[in-house]
Amino acid sequence: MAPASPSPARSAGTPASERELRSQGRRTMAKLLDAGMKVLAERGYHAARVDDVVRKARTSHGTFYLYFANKEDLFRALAHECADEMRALAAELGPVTPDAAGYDTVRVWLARFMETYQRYGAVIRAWMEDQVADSSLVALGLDAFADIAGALVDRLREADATHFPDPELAAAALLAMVERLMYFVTSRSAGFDDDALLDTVAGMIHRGFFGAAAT
Amino acid sequence: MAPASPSPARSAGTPASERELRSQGRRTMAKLLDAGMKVLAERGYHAARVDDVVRKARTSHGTFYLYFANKEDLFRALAHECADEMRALAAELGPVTPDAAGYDTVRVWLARFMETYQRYGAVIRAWMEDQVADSSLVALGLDAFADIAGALVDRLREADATHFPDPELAAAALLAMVERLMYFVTSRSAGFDDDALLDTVAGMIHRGFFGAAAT
Amino acid sequence: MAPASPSPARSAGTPASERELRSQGRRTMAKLLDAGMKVLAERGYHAARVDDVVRKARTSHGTFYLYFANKEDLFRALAHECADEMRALAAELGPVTPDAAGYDTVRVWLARFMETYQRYGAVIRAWMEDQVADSSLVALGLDAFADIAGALVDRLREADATHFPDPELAAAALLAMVERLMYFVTSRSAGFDDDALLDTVAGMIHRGFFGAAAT
Amino acid sequence: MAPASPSPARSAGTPASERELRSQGRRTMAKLLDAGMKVLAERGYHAARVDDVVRKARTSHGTFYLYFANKEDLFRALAHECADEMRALAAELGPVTPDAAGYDTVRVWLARFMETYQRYGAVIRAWMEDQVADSSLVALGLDAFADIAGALVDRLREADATHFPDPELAAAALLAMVERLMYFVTSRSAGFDDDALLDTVAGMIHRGFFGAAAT
DNA sequence: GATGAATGAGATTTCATTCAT
DNA sequence: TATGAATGAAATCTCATTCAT
Repeated sequence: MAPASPSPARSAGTPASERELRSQGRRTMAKLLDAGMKVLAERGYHAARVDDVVRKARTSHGTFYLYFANKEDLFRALAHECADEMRALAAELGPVTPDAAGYDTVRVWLARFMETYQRYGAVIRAWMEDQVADSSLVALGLDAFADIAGALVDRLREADATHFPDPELAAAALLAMVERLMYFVTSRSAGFDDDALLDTVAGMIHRGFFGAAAT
Repeated sequence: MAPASPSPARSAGTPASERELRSQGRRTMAKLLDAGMKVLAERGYHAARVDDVVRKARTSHGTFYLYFANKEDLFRALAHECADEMRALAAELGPVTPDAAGYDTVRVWLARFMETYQRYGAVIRAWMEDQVADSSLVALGLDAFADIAGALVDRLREADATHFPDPELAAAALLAMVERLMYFVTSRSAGFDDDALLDTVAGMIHRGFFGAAAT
Repeated sequence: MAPASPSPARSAGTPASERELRSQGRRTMAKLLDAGMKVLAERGYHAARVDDVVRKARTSHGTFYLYFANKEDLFRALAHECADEMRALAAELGPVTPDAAGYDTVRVWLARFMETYQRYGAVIRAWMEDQVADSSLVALGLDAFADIAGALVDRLREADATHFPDPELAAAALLAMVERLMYFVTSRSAGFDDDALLDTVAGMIHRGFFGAAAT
Repeated sequence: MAPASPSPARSAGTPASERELRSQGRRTMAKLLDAGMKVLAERGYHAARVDDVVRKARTSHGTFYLYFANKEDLFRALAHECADEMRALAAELGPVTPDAAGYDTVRVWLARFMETYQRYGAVIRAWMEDQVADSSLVALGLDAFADIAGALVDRLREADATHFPDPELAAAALLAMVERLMYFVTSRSAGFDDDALLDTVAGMIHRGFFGAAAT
């Protein structure tokens, strides 16, 4: 459940970034980031209140501002974590062959996407819904998406998926579809069985987008 | 004391559609709905302020509450408008044949979807992001989506699109994809040419989902 | 139920008082006064809204301001009606003899008080609770009460009710007691039977305050 | 994540008595209750504004809502204080003998009543005027009154006050009278000397209600 | 005479942020 | 480091009063 990359909470807000944190401080910061992510997921970007975060982290308002300059600063930190994850994700997608191995590639990658979405879905949605004020953060999100879309374009080109004449658009469509499906699956735990769904969607993508014959 | 008049005549002060409106009143209500839709689109559900709406509608706070009980009531009205549109949309999708006529069917329907999205996209997103408190409204949104998904399932079944073994999931994926693409196209005026995009996406769907050969 | 005095709505607000009213106008004004009294009774002076009044009178805000300068103006009119009634009440209390005739006197007068309270209780309470801003109206209320208290003092003196050495205070106490009892009886329809209660209270007063032996 | 601490610790942001208060917090809460009581006394239940309360307490709107969920919540707190006082009052009334000791009993009790009224009169009136929305609060008030009335009935029965055949009604009348008199004395500083008034009223009650001979 | 519509000042309530301990 | 308390700007909502038809 914890992402692979150790996420060292890089530029995590003026107050905290100006000091070196000891182990207790790091623990508190982690609690806040964690709580922030949960609140974001539960209430969305605009409805998330600092009070929710500190309550969930079992700490106080005062403490929050010891680690983050303001509410947006917390989001910034989460967004950077998320962008790292997504860049890693983009790098992980290998060539998609038309055979069973290609299917597996898609299947594995999709599972990784889902894992990431489970933790960072709320950030991703905030980006997608364009509700972030800070333009440098918007750019961060766009870049992260462009990375993945680029990887998909490369793989589609390699696969010579001829029945989609415009690989850029096909990649965008594929990404759009996957993002929304993951959203439904993770947010509304819609009774779907995760594994079965991954099977089916991987198949759909393998055949429908990469042009493989039935597995 | 005046037993003659039998009508309830709840009169002004009562919020919404509980009273009869004259032409001026209807005009004002329309202005508010219009402004509400725009503000929702610009700022999203949670960030939308009544102040924005009344400023855009060139009227006063007091007037707003003459027509709507509160902010959510305005959203409710817009949601009902939108649900009507979506039900209509579901009804409009005819059989998708593998020939050029089938492509046209998809193309035309997609254009209608886009039109609807241009007006009601913000409501649709509020629904999708599940940030609406009122559960009856959430249900309204789910029903509207289920209608469209159902229509898609029917068409996929007819078309005997064998390379997607699970039509329900395929329909959901298709809808997810279309919704997100429309979102990108309409919200971020992303430099795409609308017509060209419709052409390409219609083709993608026709071939990729309905299994038609290249047009 | 309609008070004896014809209550010609004397200084009933600038707008209306500046014009002669025809029969329709008089009817509308009566409707508003009536509704005003009811709303005052139901919600109290401060919580009474113009909207309640016009709704109850089945008329419009515009019409209200055709007859009254403002909300307080309506209260002024009602207060004058009430003051008239109370002055009349003060004049009606005859000598209280220690015999059955004296009991009857008290009983009849109490019934009249109750009748008045049924219509004007809310005004009386607004006066008592000192929530009226307009000082001339406060004075009106004080005068009305002083009238009744004065009449009671006279009757107590006549009756030579020696076990109350201070007739002024005894009169005040008597009035206080009667007012509150009437309040309970009329507002919370407290299951008491009106007639029985009048019997008992009249007896209590006759013996307890006027010193009569048991009837 | 921090499983050690078992306490709920709902922390700041939660309105009223749901969190533990430190000495400063308790002081502020007391200031607000005090100010609330004063404003209630000055302006009455409906006209009391939060703004008045916080101005009088020399604090801010934000602070108010740190301690009370809303205006009614403040009233609720005051009402509970008052109900406690009144129950205590009911318990304090001992047997009323016909001699000088009985007079003293009445006199002392009356003085206590007056003290209570000086602090809680406004709450008592809000109850009496039945303008409170919350029905559980109304019940609280009715119970408190019933307690006192019950105590009075007991004492009247003991005293065998035969010239009042209905002790329940006599108790109600007595309570009504005392409440109103206290109201006049405490609200309109009506030039009466408190001590003199207590003397006289105690005498009136002792003789008039409990049937004692002249002291 | 009568009415529906509009207005804006004022009241309540929320919440990000700062402060003192 | 941590925290409870305080703050005030901004948002929501109400309602007496005015206006145009």
